[in-house]
Amino acid sequence: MDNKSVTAPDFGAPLGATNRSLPEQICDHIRELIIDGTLEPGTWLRERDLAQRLNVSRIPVREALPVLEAEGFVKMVPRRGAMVATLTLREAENLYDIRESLEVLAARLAARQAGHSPPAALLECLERGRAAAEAGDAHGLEAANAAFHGEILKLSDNPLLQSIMKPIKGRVRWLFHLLPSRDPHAQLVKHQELCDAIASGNPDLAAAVAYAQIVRTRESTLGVLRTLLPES
Amino acid sequence: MDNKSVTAPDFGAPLGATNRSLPEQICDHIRELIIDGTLEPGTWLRERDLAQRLNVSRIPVREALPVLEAEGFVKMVPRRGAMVATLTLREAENLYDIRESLEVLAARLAARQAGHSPPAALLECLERGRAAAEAGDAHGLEAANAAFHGEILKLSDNPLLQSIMKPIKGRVRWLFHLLPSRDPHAQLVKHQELCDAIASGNPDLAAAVAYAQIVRTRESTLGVLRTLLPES
DNA sequence: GGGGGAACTTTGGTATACAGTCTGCCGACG
DNA sequence: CGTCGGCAGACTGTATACCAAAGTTCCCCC
Repeated sequence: MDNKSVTAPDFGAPLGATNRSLPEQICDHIRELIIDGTLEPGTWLRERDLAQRLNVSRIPVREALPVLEAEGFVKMVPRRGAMVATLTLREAENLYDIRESLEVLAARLAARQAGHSPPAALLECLERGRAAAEAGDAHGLEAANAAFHGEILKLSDNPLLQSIMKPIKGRVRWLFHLLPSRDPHAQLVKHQELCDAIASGNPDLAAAVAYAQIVRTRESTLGVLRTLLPES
Repeated sequence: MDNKSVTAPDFGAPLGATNRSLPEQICDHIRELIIDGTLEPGTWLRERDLAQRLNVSRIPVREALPVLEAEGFVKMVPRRGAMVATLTLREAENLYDIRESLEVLAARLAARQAGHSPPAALLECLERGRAAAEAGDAHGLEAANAAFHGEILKLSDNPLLQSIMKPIKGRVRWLFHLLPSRDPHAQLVKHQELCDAIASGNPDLAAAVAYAQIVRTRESTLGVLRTLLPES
């Protein structure tokens, strides 16, 4: 595994697209279709159908579906197959309970680490978000926001936390896609605030800011969702 | 039938017929072998080998291994297969960071629910643990403790939290199997304390008690592990 | 009109085959 | 003596074909 080269040159992109396994690609593809609403809740996902459509065999599909179930996007019924899951109000509340714990933890750990290395990547995401917001690029803003939270996670330096948060973030995106688009400016202000708290290197402060922000969006978000989602 | 492998760990009975799905059984089986140390870190798990040993085909094995990877028991290397993961001190610390968040959340939610229905199941687990401890039945005590935490989770009434905690609990068990056996009486006292706090119906109290307990065991546990595990 | 059952559909699981790729070894060449 | 190149083996990744069990649908017969 040692890199014998004295100077470690930039080897460029890590062969991204071609290297990813088929099940992984299938999984990502279907997940996006679910999140953006193309596949509506209740839709049956049949292995042979998917395999044919995606031009692969059943095996990779069979491996992708359980992953999506573990992430909560799909519900598998024994001997019936997989159905696109239905988000309920109860689940949205459960999701917020988890976020109130884990995103606060992420902010706390990130602040702890930020003392050693100032979070330049965070500022960069913030800047990208600002640019996208001014350009009215909703998609770009969402990407920048996702990158921002991803950077916090990366900064927290806890791979286990990252792996747990991955499906959570997917479900949060799914939820937000149901909502009318939110105020870009308010999001930027919030992220700026959180970024500052983390950069301060004070874990308790960062945690408090993160907590306050999630509680605040929880109230407004669930208020809207109450009119959109089934109770349970 | 011919097993030429030089080192051949005992894989036990060949998967009795139950109603649970084959991948699930395989997953549980291998997980137990890893947790109890039969399969040592670094061991290669080859699909064909496992399939032959467990008397199933490759497909269910292929579906079980990614689950074990997601749970952190196994590391999959592309085109090489799966290797039993190595617990590191870093990972143990990461695990405790997560537990400090999520088990506290579980206790808080359980206390919130306990107001409506008194946690009889918790008391019953406690009693079972006490009986096992007096009988000197270490295995029974561990089962009772696991059941106790399972009941808290069930009480918290958040399926998402339960699904997240499942792999965490597995890893905690793995960790504890590396340690010299702990004082049964101290465990019982701790659980009694937590049970009381939850039964009080005061979420903040339950959370505080849970937090204090985890921090306390964190210190002692990591202290021992520092002498047993590789740094990272 | 309702009940029973046959045909169809779909997953769960098995067996087999083949290509790509990683490893390890061995031998040749500088 | 060391290093490079190639060869062989091993193992996964994926495809294909097949069978059994179970659920669904729908039609026929009472």
